[in-house]
Amino acid sequence: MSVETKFVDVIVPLAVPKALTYRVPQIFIDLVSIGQRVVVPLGKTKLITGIIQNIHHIAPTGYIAKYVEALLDEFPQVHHQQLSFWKWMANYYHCHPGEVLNAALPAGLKLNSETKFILRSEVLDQLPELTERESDIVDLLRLHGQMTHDELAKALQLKGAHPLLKALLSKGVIIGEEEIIERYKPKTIDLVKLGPAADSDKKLTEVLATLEKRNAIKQVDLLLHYLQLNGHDTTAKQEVHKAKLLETAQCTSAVLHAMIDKEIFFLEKKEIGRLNKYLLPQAGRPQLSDFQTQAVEEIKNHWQSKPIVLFHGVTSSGKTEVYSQLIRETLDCGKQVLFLLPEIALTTQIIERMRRYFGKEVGVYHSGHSDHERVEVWQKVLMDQPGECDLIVGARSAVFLPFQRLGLVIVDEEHETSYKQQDPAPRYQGRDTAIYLASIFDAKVLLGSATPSIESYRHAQTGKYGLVEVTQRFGGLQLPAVEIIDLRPESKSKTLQSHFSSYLVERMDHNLSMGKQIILFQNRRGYSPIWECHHCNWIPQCTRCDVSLTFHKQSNVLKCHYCGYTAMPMSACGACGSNDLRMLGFGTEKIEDDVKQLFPSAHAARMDLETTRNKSAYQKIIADFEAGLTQILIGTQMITKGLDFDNVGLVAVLNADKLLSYPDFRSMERAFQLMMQVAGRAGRKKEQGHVIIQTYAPQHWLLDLVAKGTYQSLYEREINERKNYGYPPYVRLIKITFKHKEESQVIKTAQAAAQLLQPLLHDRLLGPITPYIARINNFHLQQLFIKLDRTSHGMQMKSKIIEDLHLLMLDRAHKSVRMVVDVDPM
DNA sequence: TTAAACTTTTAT
DNA sequence: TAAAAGTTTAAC
Repeated sequence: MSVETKFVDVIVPLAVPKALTYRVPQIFIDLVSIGQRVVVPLGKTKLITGIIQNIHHIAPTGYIAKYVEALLDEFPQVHHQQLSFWKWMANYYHCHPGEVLNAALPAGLKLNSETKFILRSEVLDQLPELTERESDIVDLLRLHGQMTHDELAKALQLKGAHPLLKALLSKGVIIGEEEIIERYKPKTIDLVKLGPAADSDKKLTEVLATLEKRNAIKQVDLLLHYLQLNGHDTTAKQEVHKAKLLETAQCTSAVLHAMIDKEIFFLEKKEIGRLNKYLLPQAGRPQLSDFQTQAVEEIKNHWQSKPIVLFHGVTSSGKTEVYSQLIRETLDCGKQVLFLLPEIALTTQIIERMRRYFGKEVGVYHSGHSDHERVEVWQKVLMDQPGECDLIVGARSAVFLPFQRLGLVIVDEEHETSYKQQDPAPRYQGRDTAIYLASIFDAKVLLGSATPSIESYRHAQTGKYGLVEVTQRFGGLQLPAVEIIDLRPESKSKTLQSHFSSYLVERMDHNLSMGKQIILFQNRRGYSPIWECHHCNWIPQCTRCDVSLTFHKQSNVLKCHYCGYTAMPMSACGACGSNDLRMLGFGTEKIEDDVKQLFPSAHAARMDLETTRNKSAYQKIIADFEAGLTQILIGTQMITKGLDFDNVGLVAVLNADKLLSYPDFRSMERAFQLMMQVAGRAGRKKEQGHVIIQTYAPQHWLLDLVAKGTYQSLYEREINERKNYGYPPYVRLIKITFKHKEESQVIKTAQAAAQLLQPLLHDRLLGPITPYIARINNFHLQQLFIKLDRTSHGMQMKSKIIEDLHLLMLDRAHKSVRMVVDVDPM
């Protein structure tokens, strides 16, 4: 045994600026290693789980290190590659290591301590003076032994019992005990086995005879069914599941338990994985077309010299098959593959395809799965048995999985803004972090998109990334014909039927009569249904945020999308008292109503946040549309992601205008991407699809580009703008947001910050700006935008600026103003 | 994040 | 003047 003193630096899942140092007790000295989870005391009362980041012999100065309380793992839960990835992320996105830890570990691996209160036996005979409530607690604890705060509060029907517990603690009647709760439990099933009363043929015969004599029909029946299931053998190794047995014997568990009491049976728990239920019948991967084979070859060629390749393929060019081929080849080399998708694309078809192609090799990791399932995928990757979970299909959080031999990272739909985490910290970009992750492993990266982000395409243009472009749709399919429809004439002559031009109605009619399906797209942004007073134009506002409340028909409430505040729809105007309130704007609900009026015989379904709150509802809408049960699908952004339908003849964007007027330097890029994605849903098999875009601004240059489908022109236009006005990819953008309850205070602080940075940045500083939504949850907001070089000098500047700002915030003049740093905001 | 320590407001 | 409510700070 060693006699040295060891210290460990532990990352705790809190917003503390660095790892905390603890002393390792002798018993753990030879057991600790980097990446293990430990329980450590924090503050005066808490125990908390953290991860060992570092082991050393240097006693800290200035304080006395506390001892590690417990060592949870025999083996590390993360490898050094993950730790260095975390470190990079905390540094690049300017957040605390604990915040990265929080994002990285599935909740099941993070242990929470919860105080359990118990009575002190020493004082039970001579309790001090207690109030009525206090003695209620003592009674409850006598009954239950130990209880948490929440359990006590619930039992007493109180909102909080803290003052009472505090009093009892100080009177010495109770003590609090910290207990670490492990939340992940492996799933088990009960197996039924023969007990000592029936474990031989002879005993079995006797038992049967006895039961028959007693006329225990049910029990005899159960025993016979059991024997049938396990193959008529007392020693049979065939497993009999309790649920299965009860079901086949049509019998209740009471009968079984009676027999367990007689020792005829006993139960045994067996651990089973949760992932097997996803196994699908295997299917061979389809033969690649010439174009696809060529793309695979080109990609691999680029990889000889450049680790990152951008794969620009029009919608329906068969990207998935190209991915599959490259995945297969990487897996065959004994490497792992990470396949990232935007979250909303993950509930659907592409996963099923991957499961059919790769079976047990696939692990799916995203928020749609229960946390238990996520822990199982994590453990599978950690244990690293070749052939199991070597291919991870997941959302951005999958970058944190404990890979060790990553060979390929694919980021599909790489332009998607949903790769960026908005809140809470770390505000990381899934695509960008995946690229860094790949560099740790020397892995190849493939970015795929039909409409690449300007940033990625620029890298491809400058030669930093390899570029492979496929302009052919799979099977020689034609690109859809796009038509721009001017809404103004019909609007002027008041012949517009709700939001449907007569041309659109006519084409919808035509498609329906041909047995074709239709997709109607309505951008959510700016088209939420709101109430407005017809007299004075008053609109109900959120009391905590500077936004209008939106009307939700299904639940009949007015709701704030920012803070969740809800109010009942009012019958009178809040300003003038008029009763003439009308619905303004049109959400998908309104469109659904209109469609039912215009096409009463067609089946329409609506897909948006409201109707797809649970997974099965979402899948039913998709399945019904695929099966042709619905002819018209109305939806927001989510219908554009990762869905392929065979029979869609017409896709319509009901109003493109809000897309074109959004005040953001990326608005044109996004509008183009969105409309191209929507358009890509049209046309399959042999026929050309048809896309109608309705607008009040038909002359807009972007619509012209969408109609022509020319990404190149968009890129050239945009890249020039970015260069002229100094936006990404030419600079690295940092957004600083200040928040405070008092508007005057937040303005004062933002101005002080701007003044501080002005001499350093000059025209590379924008703001203070009052954001479009100036108040959220009663916090007033002010923003600064900082533009830095995309060089190491820029990175140094970034650190210095943020350091300076943190110093400024320590000043009494800015106390209680909160500052949020967002690197590469989207 | 959490809870103790500290400060300010409110009710008696 | 004490209790309640709100705010700040440190955590190894």
